[in-house]
Amino acid sequence: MKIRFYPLDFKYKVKDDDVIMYVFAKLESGEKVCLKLNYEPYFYACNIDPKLLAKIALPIEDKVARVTHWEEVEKELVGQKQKFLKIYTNFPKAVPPISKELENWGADCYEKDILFVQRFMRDLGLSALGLAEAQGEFQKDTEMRVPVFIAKKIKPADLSSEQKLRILAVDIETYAPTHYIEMEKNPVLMIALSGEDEQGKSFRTLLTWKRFKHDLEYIEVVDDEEELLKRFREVIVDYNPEVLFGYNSDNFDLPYLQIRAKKYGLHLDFGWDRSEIEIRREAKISGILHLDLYQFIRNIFGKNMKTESFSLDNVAFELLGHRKHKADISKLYSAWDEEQEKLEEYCKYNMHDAELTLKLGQKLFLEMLEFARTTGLPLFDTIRMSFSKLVESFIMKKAIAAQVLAPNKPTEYEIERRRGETYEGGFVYEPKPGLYNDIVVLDFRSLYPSIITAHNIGPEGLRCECCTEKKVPGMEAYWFCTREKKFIPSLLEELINKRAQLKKALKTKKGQDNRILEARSLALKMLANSFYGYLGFFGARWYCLECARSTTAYARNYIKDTLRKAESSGFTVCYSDTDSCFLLLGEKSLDEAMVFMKAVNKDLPGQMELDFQGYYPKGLFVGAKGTEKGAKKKYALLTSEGGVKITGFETVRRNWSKISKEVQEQVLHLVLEEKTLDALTYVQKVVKELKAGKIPIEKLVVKTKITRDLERYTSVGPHVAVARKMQEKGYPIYPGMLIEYVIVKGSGIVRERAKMVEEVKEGEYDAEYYIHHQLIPAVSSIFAVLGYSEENIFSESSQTGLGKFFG
DNA sequence: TCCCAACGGGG
DNA sequence: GTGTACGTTGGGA
Repeated sequence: MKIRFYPLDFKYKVKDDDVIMYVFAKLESGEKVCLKLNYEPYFYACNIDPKLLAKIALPIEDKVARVTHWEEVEKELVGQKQKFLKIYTNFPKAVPPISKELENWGADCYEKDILFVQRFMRDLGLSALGLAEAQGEFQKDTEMRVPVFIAKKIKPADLSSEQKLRILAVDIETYAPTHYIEMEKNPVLMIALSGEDEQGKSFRTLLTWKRFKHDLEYIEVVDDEEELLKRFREVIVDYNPEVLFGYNSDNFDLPYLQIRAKKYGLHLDFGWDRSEIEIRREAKISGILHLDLYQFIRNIFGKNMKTESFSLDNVAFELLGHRKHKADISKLYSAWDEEQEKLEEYCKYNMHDAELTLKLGQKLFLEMLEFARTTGLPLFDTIRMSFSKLVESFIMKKAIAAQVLAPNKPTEYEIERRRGETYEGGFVYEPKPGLYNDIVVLDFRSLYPSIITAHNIGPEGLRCECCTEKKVPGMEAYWFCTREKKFIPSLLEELINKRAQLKKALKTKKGQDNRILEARSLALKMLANSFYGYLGFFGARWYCLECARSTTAYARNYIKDTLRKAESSGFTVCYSDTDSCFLLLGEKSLDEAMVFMKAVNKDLPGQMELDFQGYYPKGLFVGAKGTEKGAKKKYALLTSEGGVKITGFETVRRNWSKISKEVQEQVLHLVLEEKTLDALTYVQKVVKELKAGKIPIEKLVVKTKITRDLERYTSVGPHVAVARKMQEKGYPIYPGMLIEYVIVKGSGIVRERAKMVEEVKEGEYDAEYYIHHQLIPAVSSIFAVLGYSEENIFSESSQTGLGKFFG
């Protein structure tokens, strides 16, 4: 019979002489199914006499690794077509020792370290939650929690629709008297579960093992930790989720639960095949797709975010607009022991974390899925990958159809060599410090990707014999084939074109639910933007430093060429960084700038394009500290709407007080609006208020992170001094905590005058400190551009006549 | 200055 | 599991 299904996850088992792939899936009807299919492991080799293969018998564990059969195939390796032996082995783990043995005999072996499940998916063309069909029969199997289908053949099916899934998020709270997490020692106190079924019905349960007064309908109390874990297992088995979300659950929640269960001899065996949670570097449950959102965000999606920390609080705030429930988690242990009336708050905290995790999972699910589909790997693996692996997986998926063999991973020695190789990056024009009028910013859209595709940059076409005349600018030894499109650049071109099509489709479908297309577009964009970095990444299989070098060399050439053209067309260049040109209009009009842009575009090859990025009536470029030179990557622009775009000014550093950020921003605003005198007056007003003690303490708070235990600090900064005082007063202090403090008046060095915020009386702060360490550094470079020195602005003996403000 | 270990997230 | 992240930071040598 034939079934149609959506694969969720995969694993394989070796039974006697069979290698069986398990596909955990959902049937079109919504029922669960586990498909079993035999699949053979293999790798490729050349420079070996096939007669030798039959003799191989290497003992591994309790088995003997053998070659079962082999065939001759033609494949392309870095542009060279060649014959290889495709060598099949009797089980997956036999591949590494056998290939090593062949290498000892002088053979070259390839694709000998491809994870078996990934190999299977790619070869069959399956994709995560993409409809597939199988021929075979259902089989009686009491070992499994779900029906088993013995498949003879599996292949992808055409039509695929969005599948509703039964999802669950988990979060635990534990007994933690110190900052150190000791899973063996301290019990789990609460487990919050928040889920949603296929019909959109929500599910909430919080399990705990202490009785206390509360009004929360979702709390279920058991007798002790052992009962808690038993009940947890029951709830999961009953609810039967397809996807389990967690936040750092690979390294915290699931290992914690597993370790505690082991202590009582309990088995958290909720896998479809009744297997337990497998804790390795990640936590895997057979059949239940465990997605640790922290992994996806840290590895992949975070590249697209502003937050500097990937704590649940920050991430939820940026993506969902909600923060965590406020509660001091470091006191949960004492509340548990002594103040049970406080436990209700901790239950709310726990449940809220689980709910945030569920919402994050729902918000990011399509993105995760699109990355998995583009790379052709299981969702479980995809979200835990770094970008280089993602790019590589995409290339390897495409390699199958192109009959391309993956080059080997670099050896340790080769990695060391590659790490030593450096090259020149983008061109940055050193700006002349000053305030400029009428700036037009043009930038190359996706500069590096478009250069790679336009010039066929890839390892296969490097120094090809047929087209030696077109050298990379400034790189006489580098040239790329112009005759035929090569593998790597053609993949990138495909990504870019697909995304362009998607964008077009999105435009015509405005107002509809386009979340899938948008997620796909994001995945394509992020992958395309990573190709250049991948080619220069030391760990890459398709590493090609010449390619990375050539890409930036072309980029420098194009940008300099554009700047030259701009100058000869009557514009003045005021700044440029990698892919952008800042041009002063002078006597010219905006229209003329557009004409110039179009003229440049006419000469650009392939997908390269210069875009209009914006027009700015004013722009400020400051000098680099302690030099005559202009600072690179540091400027402020005034938009036509009156807004200010700030780049590179350190307004967001947290060890700057609010007042210095505020003053810097305001000064930039005023200066850009040509109200320099107002800016001066404003600064002087703030100085006066500071001196008069009128600035609210809240704006003077400086925040610094504690990075280790307090006794381990050799140099005691103000934040450490304050943290020590706090500790003496009984505040819990642990690494990672942000210490907030204010510098107050008095004698002695700064750290002796650093105080906890709540202890600072109004007007007690040290105005001089804030003027010299916060205000001056924030604005001096700005005023310097306009010809005012620090003394001019701040000193009482100033000749500008403004000193009177400081009396 | 170099090298190695720890960290991130989680309680 | 056809396996061992990764880039940064800070202490100690």
